[in-house]
Amino acid sequence: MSHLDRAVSDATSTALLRIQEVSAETGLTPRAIRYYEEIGLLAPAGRSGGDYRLYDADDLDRLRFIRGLRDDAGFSLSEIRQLLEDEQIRARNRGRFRETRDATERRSLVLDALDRAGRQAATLEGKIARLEAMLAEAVERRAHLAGHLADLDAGREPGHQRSDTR
Amino acid sequence: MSHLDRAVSDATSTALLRIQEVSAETGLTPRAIRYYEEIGLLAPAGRSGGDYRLYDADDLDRLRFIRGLRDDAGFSLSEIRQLLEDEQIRARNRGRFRETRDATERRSLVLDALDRAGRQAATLEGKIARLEAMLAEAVERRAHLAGHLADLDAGREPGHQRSDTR
DNA sequence: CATAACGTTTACGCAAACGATAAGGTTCGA
DNA sequence: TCGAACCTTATCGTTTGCGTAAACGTTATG
Repeated sequence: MSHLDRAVSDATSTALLRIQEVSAETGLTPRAIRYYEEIGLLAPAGRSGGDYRLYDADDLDRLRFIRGLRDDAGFSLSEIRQLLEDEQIRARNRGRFRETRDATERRSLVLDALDRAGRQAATLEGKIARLEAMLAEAVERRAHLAGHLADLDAGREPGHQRSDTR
Repeated sequence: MSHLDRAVSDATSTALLRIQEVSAETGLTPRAIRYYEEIGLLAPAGRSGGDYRLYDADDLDRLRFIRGLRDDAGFSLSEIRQLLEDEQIRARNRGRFRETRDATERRSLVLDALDRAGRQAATLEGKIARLEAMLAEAVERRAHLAGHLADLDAGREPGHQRSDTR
């Protein structure tokens, strides 16, 4: 073994981070990160000799994904776990698919995947539809107000429009 | 005829409902409805002689709106309260606007409303963007799988496609 | 090698959003 | 007028999603 043995093990920069660095990187608190592990949302890539949690780039992606779902989409952690588990089941099924030659099993695996994808899409579409309705209202209101403002600045009287625009 | 029959009192359909009927109508439990009142999300239209809560059509709309935001959009109740309060502030400001002739005050009222609408729109757009990205993935997956299935049913071999599609 | 900075597990605490009784009053048809 | 079904307030319990110490090991640095 050479004196360079602590160099990067391969070209893909396997930089393992400790929990506080991960915290800074993802915007999640260490407590939250440990909690997510506790409820099975992720497992750190490894542990140090002193049992420190060590995270790799994939873990960071996963945590950022979780945070996005939580903050931006408003999913509960159990919903997020469902999504992540679905993802894993898909991965496993792909593996099983490649390992079998049986046409019937292959078909059922694909059908299962189709079902999952379909239901996920429906769920998301429902959420999106609701949000877009609200957005449309906000945008319309903004446009209406902008017109109003222009009227004011032009010294016009803004009471003559029959549009109530709620 | 049972005592459950609620005769319509007059032509303007002032049908006031009691909490359990509202529950059936909105899908919210009586406990949740009372809780929403407790934290200031709505006030029932009135009370009966025996202090029963009585709800009108507007209350139902409001409750359905709340449920939509909670379930579909994943908003917290405090966020929902913000949205509802914003709505009321807008209503009040419209009143103030009509009551004043002062151009400066009018301008500031419109600017305030514009600001609110803009920030609301931005919030919603962020959520929608995140959800649409996820939806796009699900849809793409579904299409890929459907093609796969067609291959299988046609007896073709589905290993020659170089598209990995994650 | 001392020590500060960081990590570990364990455990209790807390706000949000209700669910589940309890103890009692109201409505209304029979 | 009576009882079943409904309502009221009040209180306690539960789950989720972490915050916050306590008591103790690990790592990096002068």
